[in-house]
Amino acid sequence: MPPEYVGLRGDRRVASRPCSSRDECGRPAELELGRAVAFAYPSAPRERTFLMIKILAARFAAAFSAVAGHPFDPAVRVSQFSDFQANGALALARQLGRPPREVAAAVVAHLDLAGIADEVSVAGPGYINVNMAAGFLAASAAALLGDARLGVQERAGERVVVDYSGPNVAKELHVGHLRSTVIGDATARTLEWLGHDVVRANHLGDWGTPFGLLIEHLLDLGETAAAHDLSVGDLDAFYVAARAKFDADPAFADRARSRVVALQSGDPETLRLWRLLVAESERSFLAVYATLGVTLSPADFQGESFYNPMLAPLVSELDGLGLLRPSEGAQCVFPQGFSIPLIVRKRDGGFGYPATDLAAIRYRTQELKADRLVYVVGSPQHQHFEMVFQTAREAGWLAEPARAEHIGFGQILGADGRKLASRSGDTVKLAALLTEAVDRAARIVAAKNPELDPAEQAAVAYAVGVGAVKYADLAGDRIKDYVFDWDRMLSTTGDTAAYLQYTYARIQSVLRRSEESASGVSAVEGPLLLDSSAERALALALLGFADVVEEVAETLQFHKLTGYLQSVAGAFTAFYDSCPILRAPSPEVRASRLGLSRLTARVLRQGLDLVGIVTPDRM
RNA sequence: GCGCCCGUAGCUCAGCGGAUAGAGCAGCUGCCUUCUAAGCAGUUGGCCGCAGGUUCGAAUCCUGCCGGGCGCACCA
Repeated sequence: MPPEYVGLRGDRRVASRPCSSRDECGRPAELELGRAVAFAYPSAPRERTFLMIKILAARFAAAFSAVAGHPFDPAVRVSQFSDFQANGALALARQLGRPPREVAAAVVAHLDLAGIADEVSVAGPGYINVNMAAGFLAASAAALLGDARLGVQERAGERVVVDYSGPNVAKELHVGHLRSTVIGDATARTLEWLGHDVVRANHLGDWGTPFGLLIEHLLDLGETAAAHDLSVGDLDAFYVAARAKFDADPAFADRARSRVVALQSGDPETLRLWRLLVAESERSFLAVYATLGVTLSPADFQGESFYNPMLAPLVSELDGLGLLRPSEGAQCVFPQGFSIPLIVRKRDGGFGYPATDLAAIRYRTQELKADRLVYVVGSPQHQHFEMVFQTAREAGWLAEPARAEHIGFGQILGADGRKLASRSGDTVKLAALLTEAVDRAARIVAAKNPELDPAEQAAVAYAVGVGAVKYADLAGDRIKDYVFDWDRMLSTTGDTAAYLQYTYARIQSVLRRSEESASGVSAVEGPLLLDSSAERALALALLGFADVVEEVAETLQFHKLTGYLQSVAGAFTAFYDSCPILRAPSPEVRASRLGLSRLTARVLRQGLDLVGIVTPDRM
C-alpha cells in the first residue's frame, strides 16, 4: 500500500485517535479508517456590579490597604460559617509580623460595610466573617429581577474563534466527536452571550488521499445512486465499501491513486465530485447538530481544504523567518522548549496537519483579527497544540494580546472502563446514541407524567434525553475521563439535567397558576422580603450567577456552572418546600416569593441555555 | 527512555493554600386531604494513592515513589 493511502485526515477533534499501529488492536493504522452592572443599589452608579464578592472585595481591599500600607488581596470567599469570609488577614499578618487576629481586627476597624453587611466578626485564627444585610440582599435581588442580563455585564467584545466538532467528511459523527461538539458549543454560546464576537469554526477533515477511492467509488455507483446512498445517512458504509474495493481490486486502486493526483492538481471534474461528497457529508452533520441542538451552521464549516492555498506560502514564510530546518528529508520547525520537530512539510512534499493548523492560526489572527483562539480538542493532542502555538508565536502570528488555548478533555468510557464502544466493538454513532437517549427519556416521561399529551411528551423526552447526554458531558471537570452511564445521566434525582429541568417546570407551573389567580393580569412586583432562611439562602444563591458566568467564560470549566445551577435548584426546592408561594400569608409576601420564583426560573433557563440545554415549561 | 493528565466516602464526582474535606447516587429515618414527591429534611459513611519537604497552616504547592490513562517526526 502506498504511503499516501494511510488514512483520512481530520478527526483531530476526536478525543483519542483511532488505534495506532502499535496499540492493543494489533492492526495497522491504515486498516482503522472506518472507525474510528452595574449594581443598582440605591445611590450606586453604574460602575458597581451585582457581584457580591466583588462588592465585598472592593470594600475589603480598601480596609486591607489601609492596614498594610499597600494594596493587598483580601481573599474574599464564600463561607460555610457565614455568607462570605475574608482570609487575607492571615497572610497579611505574616507579612507584617503581627498576630493575625490583631490584623483582622485592624482591618475590621477600617472596614466600611454600612448598608451592605450587618454582621462582621473575626473568627478562628483570623478569618473575617461577613453576613450580608437582608435589605441589601433584597435590594440586590430586586435589581437582578429588573435586569435582563441577570447581573452579568456585557463585554466589550473580543473576537473569539472557537474551533470545535471537526468531523471527517465521508464518515459519520460518532461518540468521539461528542465532547468537542458539546463543550465547544457551550463555549460559543457562553462567550457570545457575554457580548463577544464569536466565530464558530468547524474544522472538517475534508481533504486528503482517501478522496481518491471515495470519488472512484462514487463514479462506479453513478452520481445519482451514490447521492442516494450518502443521503440515507450511512456514510460509514459508503467508505467501507470503497475501502474494500481498494483492497481487493488493483485496477480500482490504480484509479483511486490517479484520482488523488487529479484532485490535488485541481482537475475541475474531480473537484466537482469532491464537492458532492463534502456536501452530502455536511448534510449528514447538520442533521445530527440539529438533533443535538448545536448552533453550528453551514456558514461555520471551514474545513482543512480552505487552507490549502495558504500552505506553500506559509512554509516559504517560515523559511524566510529562518525557522525552517530540514531534517530527514522533511521541512521542520523546532519550537523552543520541545525536543521533537514540528513537521511542516513532509519528505514527499505534502503538507501535514501542523501546516494546516499554523495556516489556520495565521488566518484567524491576521484575517479574522481574532483576539482569542479556542481549540476544543481532546487532551491527547495537548503537546501538538503547544508546539503549534509556540511556533506561531515565534513566527509572529500569535502575538499579545491575542492568545490561543487548547481546551482539552478526557475520554468517554464504557462501563468496562475502556473507551466507549458499541456491543459489537464499533464506534457508537452519535445519531444512534441520541435516538436511544430520547427513547429512554420517553419511557421515563411516560411513566412520570402520563397526563401530558403525546406531542408534549415527545418534546419533553427530547429535551430530557438530549439534555442528559450533554449534561453528563459538562458536569465533571472536562480534563477527566468519564463513564457513560444511561441510568445515572437519566436519573430523575441528583446531579442531572432532568433535576434542573424539573425544578424549572415546577416554577413555571406556579407562575402559570399565579397568573390565573390574578385574573390574567401579571402581578406587579413589590419589594423582595427575605424573612426566612430559605428565602435568604435562595436570594444569595441567585446573586452568585454573574460570578460564575464570568469565571466560566475565562476558564471554560462548565462543571462550575452546572454545579452552581444545582445549588440554585436546591435552594429553590428548599424554599418551595418551606415557603408557600401562592398561599403566602400576605399579598406582599406572595409578590416577593413570586419574584424569587421568577428570578430562579430565569437563572436556570439562562444558565442551561448557555450550555445548550432546553427547559420545557411542563414535564 | 522523555513528557502530559488522573488517583478524594461503596459508586460517580466537587473542592486545588486556610476553620470540623463537600455533593449526588446507593443505604438507613422521617415527610404528600396544601403551589408538579422527577421533591424535601435528617442520618450512616473518608490515614484526600504512599513517603518526604516548604508553610503559622497542605487534599491543595515542591520532590520522589506506586497505580491507571495518554502522547513522543512525516496519520489527522
